[in-house]
Amino acid sequence: MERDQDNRQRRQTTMTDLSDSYEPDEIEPKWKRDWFERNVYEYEDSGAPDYVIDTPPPYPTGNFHIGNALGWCYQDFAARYRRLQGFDVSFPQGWDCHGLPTEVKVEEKHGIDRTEVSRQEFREMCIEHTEEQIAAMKDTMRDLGFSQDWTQEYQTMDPEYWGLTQQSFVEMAEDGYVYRDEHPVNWCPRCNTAIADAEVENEDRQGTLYYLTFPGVDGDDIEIATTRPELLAACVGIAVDPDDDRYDGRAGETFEVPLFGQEVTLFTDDDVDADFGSGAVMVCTFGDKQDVDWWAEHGLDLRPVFTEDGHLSSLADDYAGLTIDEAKEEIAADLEAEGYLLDSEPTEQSVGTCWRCDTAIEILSKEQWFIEVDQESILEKAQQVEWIPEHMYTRFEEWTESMEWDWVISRQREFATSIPAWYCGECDHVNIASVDELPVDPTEEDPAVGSCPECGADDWEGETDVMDTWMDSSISALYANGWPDEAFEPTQVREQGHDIIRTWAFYTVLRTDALVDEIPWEDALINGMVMGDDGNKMSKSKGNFVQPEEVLEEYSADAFRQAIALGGQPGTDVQFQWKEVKSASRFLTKIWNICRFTFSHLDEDTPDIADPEYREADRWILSKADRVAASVADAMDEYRFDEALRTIRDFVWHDFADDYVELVKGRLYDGTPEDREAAQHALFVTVSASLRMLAPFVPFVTDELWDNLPGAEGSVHLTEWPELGMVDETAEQAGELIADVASAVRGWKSDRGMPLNAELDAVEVYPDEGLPRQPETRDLENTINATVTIEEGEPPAELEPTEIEPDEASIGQEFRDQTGPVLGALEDASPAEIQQQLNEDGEVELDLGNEVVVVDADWLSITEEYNVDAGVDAEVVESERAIVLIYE
RNA sequence: GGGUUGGUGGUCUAGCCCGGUUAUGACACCUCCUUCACACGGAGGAAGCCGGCGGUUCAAAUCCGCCCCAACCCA
Repeated sequence: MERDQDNRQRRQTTMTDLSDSYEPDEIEPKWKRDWFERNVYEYEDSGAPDYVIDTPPPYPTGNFHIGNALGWCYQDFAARYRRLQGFDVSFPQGWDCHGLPTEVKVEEKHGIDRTEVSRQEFREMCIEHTEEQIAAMKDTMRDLGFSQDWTQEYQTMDPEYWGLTQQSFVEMAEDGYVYRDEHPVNWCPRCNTAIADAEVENEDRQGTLYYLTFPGVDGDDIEIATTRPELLAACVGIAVDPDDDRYDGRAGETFEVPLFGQEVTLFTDDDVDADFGSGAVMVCTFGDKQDVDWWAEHGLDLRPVFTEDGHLSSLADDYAGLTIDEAKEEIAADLEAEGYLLDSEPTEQSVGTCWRCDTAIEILSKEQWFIEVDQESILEKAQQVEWIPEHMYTRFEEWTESMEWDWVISRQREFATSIPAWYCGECDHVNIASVDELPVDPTEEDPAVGSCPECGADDWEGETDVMDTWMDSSISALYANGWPDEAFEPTQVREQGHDIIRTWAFYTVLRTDALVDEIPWEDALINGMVMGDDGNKMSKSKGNFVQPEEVLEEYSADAFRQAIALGGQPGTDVQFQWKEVKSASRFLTKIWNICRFTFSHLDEDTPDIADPEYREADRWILSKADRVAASVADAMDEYRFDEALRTIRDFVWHDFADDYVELVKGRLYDGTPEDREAAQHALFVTVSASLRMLAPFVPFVTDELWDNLPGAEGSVHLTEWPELGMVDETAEQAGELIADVASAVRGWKSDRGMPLNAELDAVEVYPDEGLPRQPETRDLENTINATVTIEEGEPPAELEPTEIEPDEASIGQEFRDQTGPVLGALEDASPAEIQQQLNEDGEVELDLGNEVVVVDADWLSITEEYNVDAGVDAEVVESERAIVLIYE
């Protein structure tokens, strides 16, 4: 008792200043500031291998949503883990600034149209707006504890960056990837710009299918079906299936297009769907991509009837100037009035729409800049990338193989990287900038070349088209690794959602291949989508929409991060669940309390204890911690964050807190100095290792605890992954036996409503076969409050075989199709009988009815249970590893 | 229409690649326990035809085929 007092006194003096309760609201902002001010995560070249993350620069919407948070959590887990593994981690953060949504927002905000101010002025407004958006998102990122190196922050709207975008364009032009041509492109009439295939989405919409008569010029009329009468003026042919009997021998006949009068010819093509409508389809320039194919293949005329802003052109005669929708209505009405309309019916149709504004796109033939898509070369590179999960490569492959057109990179917008080219006013020569004059805005400056190399004129007109923003973002991997100043090495990882494989991933592979003939990243870690708590896609109208800020408000970043990690393995969709956040939050309280207890028993000298006299329990927990560190590292290497975190949590909570800490309490409070020191040292080592393993997932709480861990210095995030070198099989067996007995006695007391520290007269332990016969018992004695004897002989109770457990793998291999009957016979036989046979003959004969088989002793294991001897005044408890006799 | 992924106690999830324990854990639920880090704790309990049907095998949640359902991607 006196010693107890002493120890408590001692605790008072060495007690650290960990507060009684875990308060994330105080801890998290504090460390957030600290990391930022000290640039804790700044990349430094120490000579160790690099781990470079090609962080996808997000679009500055101003809102860092939960889906973003998922991706950044994964990146941050990886970044923090690799730092602990000794890599020089580079985790930059960029912003993909250019683009249409910002232009639209700025127009709204200032109440202007972009054409009302100069390009320069408009761009300034966009930049200002973008900076505000970035600031908001950055706040959320920091609140969530992401460890980007903010000294490497970049914005694609900085001239320093977009100058490189231009350089990448120039280099690709020099290598022949870039060309300018008139070609059909997807055109968004609302945004007034060309867009790439990847930016077109297909939507099912309700339309009307019109059946029209085209009068034959020299023969019979023909009936065609179309959903788009407004395209009649653009009609340049009629196609039918060559196998369609209805049109046998009619190919080559000429017909007159109703209302517009141009004559078109009937031709056959395999791609016509004879079952649709009348089986005859009008070919227009252009209704859809199919039209483009037929137009090119059959050498048809070009009759562009739509204007860039979605109206009908002068080719449409009386209908010129109408919008597409107006024209559809009027033309349909006139067709009916003139007797050309035979019938109409509602129909489902798939319409290509602009992914930014949802407007139906048109196909226009325009002079545009293109980048050649070399499918084979891109796939060859993509195959060298490790896709996680693997099947995400399939998506990439399918998309790549389905590419029909080259990549249109020119956009008719303002807030974007200029295409660095000029046209000669005299001879139309196109001059592309040279690398040393970049960055350049060709609408503001003339080319360095001076006069036109073709005709000597001095009359340049700058290209007003700008580049697709993917041109900016698809060099992020190159940028992250120092291109063009340094020879490019692939970055280690790109993390992104599977929804942008066909864009971001695709363009990045394409560009890295074209520019440096390399893969952009070694690993492509693809995340799923975040679903709402009810399993549905998050949407504001469904009421299942959650913002990261709300989770921080109610719980903490450390809890949120765990919930994300445990939501599922990377690649699968993650259902956001409040209950997961809640249980994560409990774990934080638990680890806090574990440390509060542990630290109170440690002091500044603990880490320096030389040659601690470890007891078995100490060696057991240290050995276990060692193995856990190794298996967690394996999981982290494979980006299995769920498995990694589960493993650590389980170890910390159950092995360490429930079992080990309980076992050593006696020694800590009431042990010899040597015994106490050994326990203190083991506590220190285990907590230290645990905090480091947890650090990637819960960076705030671990840094706070690390800061209070005696003898620990600096940030936990700048330490090393634990490698204890303490694996010790014997100690593990003994430790597990002791923990097992302790937990059995605890359970027994609990069942009887006894306090867990209730005193017992004595406990006798009979370990199972093969377990150490001489484990140390003093920790156990303290824990269960009884004297413990490990007995070597048979317990004073009758042993009865109760169950025969056959080794099915061996018996199956031996008996093949007789396995069923053999197992059945074993089950039917009495365990005592089998036991007897084994004792006498070393094998078991079984009568299967039609034959007798012999089962080897090795194939069987017999479970025996003790019956208390009437003469023994003890309770018998069977634990997993021992028979325990309890004397009250 | 084509492709991909998934379907495991009430809910979410691990295990499946590499077939053979009593199918993992969390949350919720029930019972008991305030014992000197923690009741945001501890001890225990109930709860599963592993989507359906076939096949392979001595043996299938696991491998194969078909079907149903869901999500996503592409036509």
